[in-house]
Amino acid sequence: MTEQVRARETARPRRTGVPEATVARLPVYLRALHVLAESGSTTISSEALAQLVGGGSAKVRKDLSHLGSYGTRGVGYQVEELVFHISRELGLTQGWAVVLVGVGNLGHALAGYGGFTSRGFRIAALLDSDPTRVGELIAGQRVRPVADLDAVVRETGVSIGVIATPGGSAQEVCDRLVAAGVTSILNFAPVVLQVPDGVDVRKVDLAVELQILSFHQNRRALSATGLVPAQGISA
Amino acid sequence: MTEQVRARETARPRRTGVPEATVARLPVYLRALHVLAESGSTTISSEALAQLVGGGSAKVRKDLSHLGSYGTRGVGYQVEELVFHISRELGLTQGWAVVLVGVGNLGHALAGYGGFTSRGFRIAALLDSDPTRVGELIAGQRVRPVADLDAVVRETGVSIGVIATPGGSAQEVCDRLVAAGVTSILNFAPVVLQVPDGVDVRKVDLAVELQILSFHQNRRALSATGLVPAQGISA
DNA sequence: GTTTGTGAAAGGATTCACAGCA
DNA sequence: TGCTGTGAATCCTTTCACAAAC
Repeated sequence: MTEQVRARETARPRRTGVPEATVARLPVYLRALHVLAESGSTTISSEALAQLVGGGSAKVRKDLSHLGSYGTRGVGYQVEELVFHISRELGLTQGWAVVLVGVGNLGHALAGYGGFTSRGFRIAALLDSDPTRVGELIAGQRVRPVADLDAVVRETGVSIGVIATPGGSAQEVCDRLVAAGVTSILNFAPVVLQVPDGVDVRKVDLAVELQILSFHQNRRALSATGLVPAQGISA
Repeated sequence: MTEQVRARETARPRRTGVPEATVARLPVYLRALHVLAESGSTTISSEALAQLVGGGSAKVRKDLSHLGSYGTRGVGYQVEELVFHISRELGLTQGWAVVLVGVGNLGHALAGYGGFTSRGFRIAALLDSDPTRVGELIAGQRVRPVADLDAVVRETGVSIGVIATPGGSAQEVCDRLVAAGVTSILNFAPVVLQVPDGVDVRKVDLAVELQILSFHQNRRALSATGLVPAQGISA
């Protein structure tokens, strides 16, 4: 193992860890860079990129510096080069297989969402517990019964599971995914999933975001009436 | 104005600002507390609540302390009381009117999502630019043309706009919302919106979360092969 | 002149640990 | 005894500011 690490380290100076806050922004940079590439731009400065994603240029530079030293002083960054390095850092070149459980409205939206496949994710299967939905054709995939979950995971080498079921069945689906060997789960159901150590869960809660917005809207309304001191707005 | 502040301040000791990280967790606490209330629990300790939402008890206590001192030492917190205080802090008692633009699959999912209405949001209107979708009945609401946007906002006192359109039309819809007077926007389209100062935008990007998951999955795969040092997993 | 890469400083958030109260 | 509320310490993130490189 030691020589493998050594070999990598001499090939390119690898940092041990990219900060979590940076990881969360890399996909945003990536999308902006894809747009730039399509529009024909070949280079971009940290200042211009910051403008596109909303933030400061110093933050952009520090973020990108965690991937390596891929900029040119006085010039900026090569768009294509950055796309490559960010994609690799995010593991998007791996072509992960994803299984999506629950094809209600949200599941439909996710299955048809170009952002998944265009970033190298391969939807290996769509599953649903509702027999009336099984067999339906969505985005070129036929919906299979959840009973197939185990088989699907083993057959297709799925590493990421997406849960878009109602809250009530999410934990059960999660348990089955974990039992089948899935170690990364993206959860859209409005529950906090309990998972064993070694399983990574991320949650997207549509209502949470609206409530955060409500907080700020409320603050603004209150400060307008003078009930609380005015606060800055993260516009 | 001064006496209003005074009156409020003596009624309950108001802190000037709740940290952003805390605000982001309040909706999560709120959901857990609603579940607890339904199951008949009347009190909950910070330790037990931490268990439910995933986190440490000290964090829970510090978060709740920003709302005021509503716990009882040796006992815990009153579930109903916490629900009330968190709801008020988040402005959920205001009954905000929300306008949803774009009723594709995602828009359908959002319109039918119970988490919105059950938290006090009122969907004032559904809008879509596609004439074939206008007139459709979704969750008891008839879809109206985007041309009505201005009228809808003015008539119904909308304060929050939700954008669930394709990326291409999101900025235009955003501009129209802002022009009509909307100051809070929840954006599901995969673009960074440009807004004037004083407008609050929050973004939910379905693909971003998947890419963050991919990063960790990739890290795990690499560390298994010894190419990079092992990293902890935020399970 | 322009723009990167990065130490240093500043600002937040989390965790620790315990005094204080029921 | 049990649990909250909170200063103090620690850790993480952002911002500043400037030397080095083009």
